[in-house]
Amino acid sequence: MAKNIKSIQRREREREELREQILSTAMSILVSEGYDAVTIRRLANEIEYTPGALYSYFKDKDEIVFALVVRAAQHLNKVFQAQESLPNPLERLWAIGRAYLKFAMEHQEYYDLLFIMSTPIQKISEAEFSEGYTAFIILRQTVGECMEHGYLPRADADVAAFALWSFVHGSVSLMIRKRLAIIPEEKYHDLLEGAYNFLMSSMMPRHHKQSETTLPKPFPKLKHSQKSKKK
Amino acid sequence: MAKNIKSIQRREREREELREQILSTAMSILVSEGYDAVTIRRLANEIEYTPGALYSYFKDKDEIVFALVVRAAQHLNKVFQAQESLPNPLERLWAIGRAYLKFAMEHQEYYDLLFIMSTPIQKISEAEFSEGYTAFIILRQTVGECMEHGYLPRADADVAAFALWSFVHGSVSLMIRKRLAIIPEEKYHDLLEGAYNFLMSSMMPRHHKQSETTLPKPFPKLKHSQKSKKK
DNA sequence: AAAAAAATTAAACATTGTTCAATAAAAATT
DNA sequence: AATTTTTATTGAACAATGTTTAATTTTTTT
Repeated sequence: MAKNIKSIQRREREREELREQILSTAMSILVSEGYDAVTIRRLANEIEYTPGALYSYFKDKDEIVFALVVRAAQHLNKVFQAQESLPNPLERLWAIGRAYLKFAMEHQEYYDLLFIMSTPIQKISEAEFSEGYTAFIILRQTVGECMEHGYLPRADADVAAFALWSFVHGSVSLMIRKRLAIIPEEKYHDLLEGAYNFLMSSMMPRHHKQSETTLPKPFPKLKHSQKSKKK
Repeated sequence: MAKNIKSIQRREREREELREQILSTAMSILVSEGYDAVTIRRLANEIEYTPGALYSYFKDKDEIVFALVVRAAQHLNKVFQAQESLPNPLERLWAIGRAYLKFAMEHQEYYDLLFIMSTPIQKISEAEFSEGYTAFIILRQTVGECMEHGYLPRADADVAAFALWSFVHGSVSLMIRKRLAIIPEEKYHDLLEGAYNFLMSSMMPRHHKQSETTLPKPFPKLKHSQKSKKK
């Protein structure tokens, strides 16, 4: 008898399910216990297989982590796309920035993975990673429209988008990686809020600030602050 | 006979010398081969001791790494202090920002250690780390003076300094941690230069740009880009 | 010269990610 | 239905990491 297609399909489906289970387990551990807890043996335990088994589902750990990065990126993209309905580009720019800050502070582990950690970086540059560009493209588009409307000085859209991205990324990076010991932690929320308004208003002096209801207040407590080996 | 003070002094001096040798070796490996190459066994090899011996000079690896962080901070502080002679606060602000970018791109390993990596973070928050504040204090002071002269909108100096720091930190972080795959690498220098001018000029529209001779061009090649386990 | 103190080593431990021959399970073939 | 082939999984090992500790060597003091 020739190959049983039904069997093959079922096998592939089951493989896909296990792959998914590995990833969702990894996501769950990442969020609840931090990156250092996401270990091959730990994952194997949780899915009730042996460590070696994972290697028939993923080439190596980086491939697992990269899959998490993709998910984090998709998450962020949804957040960004939700702002695209705003017709006024200036409003949209403010909203995008706030959404970015909110995403970063509410999902610090994803954010870290996505924009700070170096582990899965080879893949990011090598493999196609279109998910990683979506948010930037939306930002650049919005920045361009702001220029057309005179809300921002005319300049290369890549450059201006990079400048604004750098600012929000810098803010949350310094917080997530705890480089603000000089400032008392209870001021962090006002600091982020204040810096955002200050910089954005300074750049666009003609135009009023947006409502301030978007940012979560207070920020979620920073978790697993003990020993982290993230580089 | 009572304790031989000369001997004790010599011993302490020799201990201090070996400590210093460990740190300078670590610095050298860090710069030439990247953080992942800075390993206890590697250090032991280079100073021709056994791995365990290092533990009578440093409590653990974090203590070594933290010592490197302190040195990196001192390096940055010197760079900042060199700008303090500029009498005009606006000029000083521009100069400080450029010096920061230059430091980051010319000493990416130090920068990473100082502001991105999470390894020695416990110490940074726990121990006194006055070296870590100096640069920020200079920035804040300059920002304050800029406000007094009307170069910047009046606001909380902490907030404004944090905003500007966030921007430059974000820029170099995205580069160092390679999150700009969407942009061709040969544009990086212009991107950094352009974003800096764009943002700074936008915030201070009345005032002209500074000379552009400070930033190195082109940036040093990114090293050891293979597999890095930095988190 | 002997005793005490300090420094260093050697060897182990626990934890990582990873590989691979052996085995078990499932599917295809006769 | 029994056998062969293919696939999946295990178990055990490997190399590399940081770290600890008893034993040993070296240095200092008595």
